[in-house]
Amino acid sequence: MGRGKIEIKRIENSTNRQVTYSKRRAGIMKKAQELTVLCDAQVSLIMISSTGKLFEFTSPSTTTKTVYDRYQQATGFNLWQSHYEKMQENLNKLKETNSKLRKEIRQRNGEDLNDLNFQQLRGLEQNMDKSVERVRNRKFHVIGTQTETYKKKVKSLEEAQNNLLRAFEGRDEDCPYALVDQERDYQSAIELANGGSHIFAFRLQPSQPNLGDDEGYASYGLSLA
Amino acid sequence: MGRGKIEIKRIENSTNRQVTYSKRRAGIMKKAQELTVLCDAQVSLIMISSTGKLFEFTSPSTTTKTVYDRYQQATGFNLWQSHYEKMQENLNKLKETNSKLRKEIRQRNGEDLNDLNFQQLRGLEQNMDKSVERVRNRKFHVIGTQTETYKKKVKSLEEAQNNLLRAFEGRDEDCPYALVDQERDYQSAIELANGGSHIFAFRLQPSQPNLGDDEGYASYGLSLA
DNA sequence: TATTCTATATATAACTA
DNA sequence: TTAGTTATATATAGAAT
Repeated sequence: MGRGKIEIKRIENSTNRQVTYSKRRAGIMKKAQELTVLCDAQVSLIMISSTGKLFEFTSPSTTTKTVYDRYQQATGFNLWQSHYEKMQENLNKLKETNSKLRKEIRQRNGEDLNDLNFQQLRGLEQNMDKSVERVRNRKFHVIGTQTETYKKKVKSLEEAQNNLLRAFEGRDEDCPYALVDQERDYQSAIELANGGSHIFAFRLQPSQPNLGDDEGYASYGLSLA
Repeated sequence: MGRGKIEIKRIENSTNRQVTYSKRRAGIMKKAQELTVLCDAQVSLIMISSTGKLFEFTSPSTTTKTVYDRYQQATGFNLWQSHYEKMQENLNKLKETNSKLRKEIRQRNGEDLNDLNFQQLRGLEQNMDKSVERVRNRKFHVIGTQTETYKKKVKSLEEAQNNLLRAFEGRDEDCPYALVDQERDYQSAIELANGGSHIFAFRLQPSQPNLGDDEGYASYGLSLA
């Protein structure tokens, strides 16, 4: 191959190794190309140098993926199998968990109870009693907080109203006929404060079809007044 | 390359093409091997003949998969991307669903209620009330069914007992002292039928720590008597 | 580093058996 | 078919650039 027979072993001088790599890489690429054309073959050649650089040749008649699919088919070894399997396993676990969760929800919804024995049913019932109690408490807490908020709003509205009223009263001394208008304004403002809040309260459940028992609601309305 | 310059184009004679393929295949394999050793490179060479036969060379320092991973990394084109992406998408959807289901369960357990407004809380409460009612009904149904079963068992036990008693009574005419024993046996048999069933009843909930209200239980005990 | 230059080693097309 | 021979074309090591 050159000036004197060479033995095939790692070239220790890195410069020489790099030069040889360039030359031989070109040579083998050419060979691959010739093989492709002369013999009608499909060739995939990938070379990675020790520095990590990658060169490849693929016959124009094919693609890297096609060659690899054939490779997997021929060797019977799916290179991505293990990766796939892990993902699939994960997927299955999630599906299983999912279905368990759904079943738990159905049972907590009073459906799909056939698998449960008396003891389990009692446990579930007690658990649900406790849970519904928690929800009820939270509901009251929420409505209580809201009530406080609206109370404060009404107070501040009333205060503003009073200030306004006092301002008008001061003006009365100059204009005695203004009082009627003021009083009408004051009344409608109060109505707005109360009525407005009530309107809001009723709109809290705009799409609730069955208003049935309204105790939470009623107490909200009362505490506003 | 041989006796006369050859031009690189498909060898039409299939025999010659096949011969050339064999020789050149060996040649390029050798080159790949030499490149691997001399230059410390990682080479993957796959050749598929026009007849579909596959030959490969892979540097001993690597595997086909490693080379391919690097290839994909270098080209930025993941051959399996679309497949992976679908799986990953699926996985993420499942995870999301899962987390929603868990949240629903927590809420149905009276936890994690902060996100719910008054209206939602009322809906949840009503739903849970209905659900717990269904569970309760199922519980009664299950215990009712069990009760029926035990009733029948007791009846058949009693019948067997009566038959036995009658048989003993027939024997009395020959042996007047046997009656005492019989009566004692009869009593303990009745006790066994009731008591045994009660024992079973109490064992229905062996690990239930809080027996609290026992109305389902009590009615079972009563209907046995 | 990468290319070019050459002397030589290799590869291989055509031939042979 | 496959394997060995041989004349030549190619590839390439080492040196120079």
